[in-house]
Amino acid sequence: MDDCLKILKDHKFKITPKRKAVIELFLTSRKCLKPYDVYKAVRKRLDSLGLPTIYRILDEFCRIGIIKRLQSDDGQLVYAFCSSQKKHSHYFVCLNCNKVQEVSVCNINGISRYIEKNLGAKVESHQLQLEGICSECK
Amino acid sequence: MDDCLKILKDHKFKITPKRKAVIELFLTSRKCLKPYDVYKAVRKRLDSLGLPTIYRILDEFCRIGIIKRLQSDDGQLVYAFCSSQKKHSHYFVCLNCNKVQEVSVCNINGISRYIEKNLGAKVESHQLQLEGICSECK
DNA sequence: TCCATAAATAGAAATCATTTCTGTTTATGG
DNA sequence: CCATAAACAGAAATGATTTCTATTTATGGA
Ligand SMILES: [Mn+2]
Ligand SMILES: [Mn+2]
Ligand SMILES: [Zn+2]
Ligand SMILES: [Zn+2]
Repeated sequence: MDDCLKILKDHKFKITPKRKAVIELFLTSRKCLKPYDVYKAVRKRLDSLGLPTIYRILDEFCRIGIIKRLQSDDGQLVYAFCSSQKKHSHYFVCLNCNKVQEVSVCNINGISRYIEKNLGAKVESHQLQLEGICSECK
Repeated sequence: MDDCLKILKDHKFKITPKRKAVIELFLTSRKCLKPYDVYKAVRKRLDSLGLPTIYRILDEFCRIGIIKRLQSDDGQLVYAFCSSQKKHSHYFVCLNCNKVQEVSVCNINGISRYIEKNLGAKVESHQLQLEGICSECK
């Protein structure tokens, strides 16, 4: 939590109850959440809350690297907590419970080299999302 | 083209001018396209065309593996031609011209093994999207 | 070749996620 | 404290996507 608040301060964002509640939610749930999921969960804890606020906060958090936007099958916005701000990211998403786990190893260099050699292109970033069933759901 | 028509037949879909035009477009452009892009392009060749038809065709083609849905930065639906129907896919998308090139090599097994060993999870599929600048745009 | 029939389609309308706008409230540095 | 810009709620607008319905069309079998 303190790490996240530091990121906010570093980017001159104010520490507000809404922002803290959103961080808290991502820290505790560790799942990928849609804006409305976040809205429903955060609204319980606060007296008033607007959905546009959630959209704005999620977008801000995404820009400063507190959360990360994931791929979703239905095209809706989906976010998950993200501990590192890299040009690349690997997530494992449980198809059953939606839990998201970050994967630190990266062996994409081989593929990148292949592309740069065979397609003559310059690879600047990549995103890998793996899906399956997590240990608890098995 | 014939390959695609065969896929349609195999799935008991009728061969219609709209469907052929959409296939034609993906085969010739080789780019990732949004539904409205497809609509604009196909409408030129045909006397009448509804946007819902495009959405439906894109969804159908996606289900039977003629095209593939990609990640898009703005959350809109984006599709690209797809020659193989695998549980996994690797695309290289040019950030400048939007051209999409399929990448055949796969070294994700290492990451999958890592996940299965360290997270105790079962990996069922993955999607890797690499972005950069293609040879022509460099 | 012709027909019956289910599939495909156009166009209008509805839906719904997301964004914009505006007036009010709030966090924070000084 | 206070001034001030940032953050916010709530209403409204937007725009992508989906649904609905009446009409057209592709196609397997006569
Ligand atoms: Mn990587
Ligand atoms: Mn692979
Ligand atoms: Zn799970
Ligand atoms: Zn290019």
